[in-house]
Amino acid sequence: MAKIAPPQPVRGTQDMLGDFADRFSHVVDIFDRVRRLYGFKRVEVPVIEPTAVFARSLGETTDVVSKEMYSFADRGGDSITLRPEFTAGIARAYISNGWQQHAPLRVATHGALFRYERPQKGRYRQFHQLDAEILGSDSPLADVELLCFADQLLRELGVADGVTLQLNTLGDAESRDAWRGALVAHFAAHRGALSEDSLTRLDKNPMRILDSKDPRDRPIADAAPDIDAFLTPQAQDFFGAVTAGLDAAGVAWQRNSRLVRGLDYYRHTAFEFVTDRLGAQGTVLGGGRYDGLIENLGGPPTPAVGWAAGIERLAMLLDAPPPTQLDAVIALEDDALLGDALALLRRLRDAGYSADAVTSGSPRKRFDKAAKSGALVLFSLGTRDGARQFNARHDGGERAIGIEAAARTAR
RNA sequence: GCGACCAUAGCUCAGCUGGUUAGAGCGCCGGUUUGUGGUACCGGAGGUCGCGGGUUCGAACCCCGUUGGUCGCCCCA
Repeated sequence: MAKIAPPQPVRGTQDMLGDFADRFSHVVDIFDRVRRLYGFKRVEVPVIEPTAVFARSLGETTDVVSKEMYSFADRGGDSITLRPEFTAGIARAYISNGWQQHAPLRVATHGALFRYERPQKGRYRQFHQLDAEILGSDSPLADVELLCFADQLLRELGVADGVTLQLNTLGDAESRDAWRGALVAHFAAHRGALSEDSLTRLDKNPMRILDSKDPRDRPIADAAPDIDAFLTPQAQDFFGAVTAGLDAAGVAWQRNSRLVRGLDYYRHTAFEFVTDRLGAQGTVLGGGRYDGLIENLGGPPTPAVGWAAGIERLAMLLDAPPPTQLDAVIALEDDALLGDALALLRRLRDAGYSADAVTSGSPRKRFDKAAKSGALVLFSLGTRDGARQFNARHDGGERAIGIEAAARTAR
């Protein structure tokens, strides 16, 4: 019989088991706990949206929209897209459900996102993010709260040491447009010296030239005008209030006037928490203010701020979590006593202890296997000289004594 | 989308300038230490050398293609 070729996983997807899966869920657990401390409500939005939701909010010319989306026509002929990010879908939900009645609304979510990219370290086609948004607040305090939340999350995950907060402002629409105009003029004047990549950026996303890594671009980018000269007084005040708030709250930050965002909807505050421990994908958490987005999508004018963080990237930074400790293990040395073993397992688990039994392999090796499991208490269940033998071995610790007691009292 | 490197047992890997039946450790299965014992020892199963083609008397090894992985570019969290 011909053996069929086993299916391969879709490129850029990953199966997780054991250590990495534990780290992944640890990140999510901590996020869920910290999010409550800041009063963020859990929100769930669909994995699929009409393509227009993303095309109109992220910007038609961005790479994400123009070449990285998983879009398809459904059976009714509508263009549907697997979400490449959270913000646009949450903005859409805000409009669809009239959530302005709850403004200012603090929401948090996490889940899978999809981008058709070349996989590499910290970058997958199906990847996962944490996400936090405050919708309907134009206060710089909202930005500060969100950054405090992010900062505490990273501290509680134990990764804050290698990570720095880089902060910039893109100004309000007026400031941003003026600055953008000046940048285009500056770069156009040096067109001949720019890298090929930057020449296409000049048309599509000129601000992106600022953080180019190409050595040919660096001198030109470094000589480019700063946003500061173009900030309106209101934009300046806003940024000042954000930085003052961070200082008061004790959140360390660095001004990076070259930090820009790839998506079109950002205004005012832009930030990234960056590490050098992840190679090329060094941004672990990033976001900013997107005051114009909801109105762009046809909703009421609504100021908003948010961030997202890569769960895989955070999980990679985590120290290896301690192996999950099994409370009790049973070495079943005589199959005739299987019923006793099953009853004992049930008693232990009912009492709140994790338990497992070794019931396969040569009878003599079951004890060794059980011993290797590292459980706090090792029960052996066998028959010797026709009599049932039941023993417990443990290190005498408090929990171990409780486990043994639970096994014996319930008999 | 572009570039570099990689693909051998369930896992981690070795395999010389191309040369008999492709190896190790771990894991798995069985056995010995006739035993209250996390030890040690013996044995066994398990491989179309990612896939397809080519060169050669002969290919895991060289060439081409393909798929996947890794790391950069790009993009982004």
